[in-house]
Amino acid sequence: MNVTSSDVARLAGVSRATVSYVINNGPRPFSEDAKARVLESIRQLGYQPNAVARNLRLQRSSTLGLIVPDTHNPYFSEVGRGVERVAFENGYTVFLCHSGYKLDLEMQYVDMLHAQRVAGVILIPGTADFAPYQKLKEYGIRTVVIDRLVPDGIVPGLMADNFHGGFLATKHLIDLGHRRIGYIRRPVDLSHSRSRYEGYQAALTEHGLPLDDTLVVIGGFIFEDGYHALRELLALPERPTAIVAYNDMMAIGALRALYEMGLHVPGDFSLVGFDDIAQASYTCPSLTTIFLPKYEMGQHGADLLISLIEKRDPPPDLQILLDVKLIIRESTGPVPYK
Amino acid sequence: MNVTSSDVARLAGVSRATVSYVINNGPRPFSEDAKARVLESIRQLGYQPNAVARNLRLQRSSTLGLIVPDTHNPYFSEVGRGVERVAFENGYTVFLCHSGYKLDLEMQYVDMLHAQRVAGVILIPGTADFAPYQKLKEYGIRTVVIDRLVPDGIVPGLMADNFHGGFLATKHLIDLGHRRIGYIRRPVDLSHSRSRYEGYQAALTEHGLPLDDTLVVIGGFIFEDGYHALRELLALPERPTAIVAYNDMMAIGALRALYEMGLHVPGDFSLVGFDDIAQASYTCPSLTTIFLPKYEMGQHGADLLISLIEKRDPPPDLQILLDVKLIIRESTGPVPYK
DNA sequence: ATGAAAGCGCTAACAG
DNA sequence: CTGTTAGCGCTTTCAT
Repeated sequence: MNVTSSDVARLAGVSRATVSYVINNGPRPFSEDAKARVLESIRQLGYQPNAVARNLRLQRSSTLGLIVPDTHNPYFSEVGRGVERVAFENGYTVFLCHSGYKLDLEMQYVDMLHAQRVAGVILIPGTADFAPYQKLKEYGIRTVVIDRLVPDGIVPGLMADNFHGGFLATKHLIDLGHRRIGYIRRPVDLSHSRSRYEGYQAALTEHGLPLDDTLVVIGGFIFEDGYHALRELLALPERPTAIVAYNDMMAIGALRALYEMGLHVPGDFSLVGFDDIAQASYTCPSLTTIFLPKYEMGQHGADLLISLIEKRDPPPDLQILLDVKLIIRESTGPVPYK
Repeated sequence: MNVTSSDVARLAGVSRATVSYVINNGPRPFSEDAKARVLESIRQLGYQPNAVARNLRLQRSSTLGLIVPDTHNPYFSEVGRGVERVAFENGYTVFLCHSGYKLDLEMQYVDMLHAQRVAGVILIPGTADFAPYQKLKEYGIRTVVIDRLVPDGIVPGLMADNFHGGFLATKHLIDLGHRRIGYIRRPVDLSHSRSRYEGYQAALTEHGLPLDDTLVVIGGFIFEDGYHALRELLALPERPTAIVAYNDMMAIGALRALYEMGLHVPGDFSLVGFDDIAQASYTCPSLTTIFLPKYEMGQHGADLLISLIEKRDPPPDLQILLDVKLIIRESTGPVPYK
């Protein structure tokens, strides 16, 4: 059941060294004859090299760590899917870690991944604290951070062009004729959400519209948060006629508030949300979304990390931006999801 | 940067053996004095035991493998989240693997996990082939299968009570007064989808309704599949007035077909779908769903696997069923997701 | 109560 | 072209 390279060597009538060289196709030459006998023995015994022993010996490992806040949000599972895909294609296995937006869990997972001596880590921070990157750096673990701007290029980063997304969303609403456009923010602003907000502000300014703080309200993450946030906005003496929401879950929640006020979408009101729920634009066509390339970000992040690992260069001070897209479903015609 | 137990031993003025005994709190006794010096040295050096070396020496590992078809479907990420949570609480790290519903990838991942000498595997098969379980068994890897009935108890299994779900869904529609109730199936039936379908049949029979094959149509997995399937059903000379769909994505897609025919939900037509998309019942309130306890299944599965690993009993011939719930959103009032 | 040493399975330097 | 051997970092038996 637990067959080792010694078993293979014995059966093939060669030394364990030769087995190793055949398996790894070098770095030492070996005869065709030896190769054939080794391969045959491997087949017969169903031998599979022990990656644990291999990693110990090589002082490097073929595993990566992925730390995400919470895959209950499809955004993070999409990124993870992209990461795992590319990792697999390059012979790496990935450890999945859920930090639950909690700093202490992030730190615990960093320790755990260090204990496993992973070759690298992809981190989507759930807090604004830099301690996790610092610790990873101290441990000497190559790291790529997704979706957060990291100060001083401590580690390379990769994110969607959230500023452009905020700009596109707002410009879309302005082009529809809206002049009072609200914004529902995230409770604690991280760099990605700040960029979205700054894009919103930039679009308003560029079109000569005032920045009105009363139209900006702090929401949360989920449906109910959007509902309450929009109720707040609709209670204003001078209501907005449109909003941009930090994410689509809140935008969907906001629809319920509109319904209760007898307002119709589109017509009376318009909404744009950033695409956390991958399928939101399908299940909820009255919502316009800013599509974020989640899967691609995961792929790209893993790509970058693996190249950092394999060429031993020092991590470059990179901040890569990926394109976003505005997706309008309204135009395909309403669907009676009442 | 890479500090070992020798470094700790040297600094503490003890042997590596003592360091090990202190860290693991046994199995050999040690003096309070030695303990204090070791702990202090560990702190000073920032030492963290190398899990790779430990696993090699112990001939067992603290890692689990999780093989799922595709976390693009939130169903699987929810299960994974439950698995990882419980694993973490028990000191295990989990390797995430996406088989993409492909047998050859499942087999490759089984090999990869074996190479990593994982302590156990949680498998959600994406195909009807038993080869992956067989291989896991040959490798002597403890396995728990989720969502598939395994013949002859090759490995213990865990699933939602899909039969009951199919029954509940259908009974709900019958209670609403529907008499011609269609069903949209999955292309390749696995045990879980067969159970759903059998539950549907059982409910019809129990209420004295005929089983009409013309009302049963093969769909797919995603929105568009549901759309086309329902169009097919609506083209029948004697249309159904309600359907049960294998999953909620297809049910949501079906709504578009209804809209095109000018049919209203509820009233003209009713739908029930099994809950793949966790948030579907919120984003699409006109849909009634059968809630599947995905997160709990993951937790339960990991629990079971870890207990199999830790007490070395032979895997029992278990088939655990978890409760499902019928969730009706219509009653909370319509939301204008038109 | 503790230190020395063997060995988990692998790779690679050394010596033919 | 190939066999022998040391050693990766850890746990645990053996000896004291």
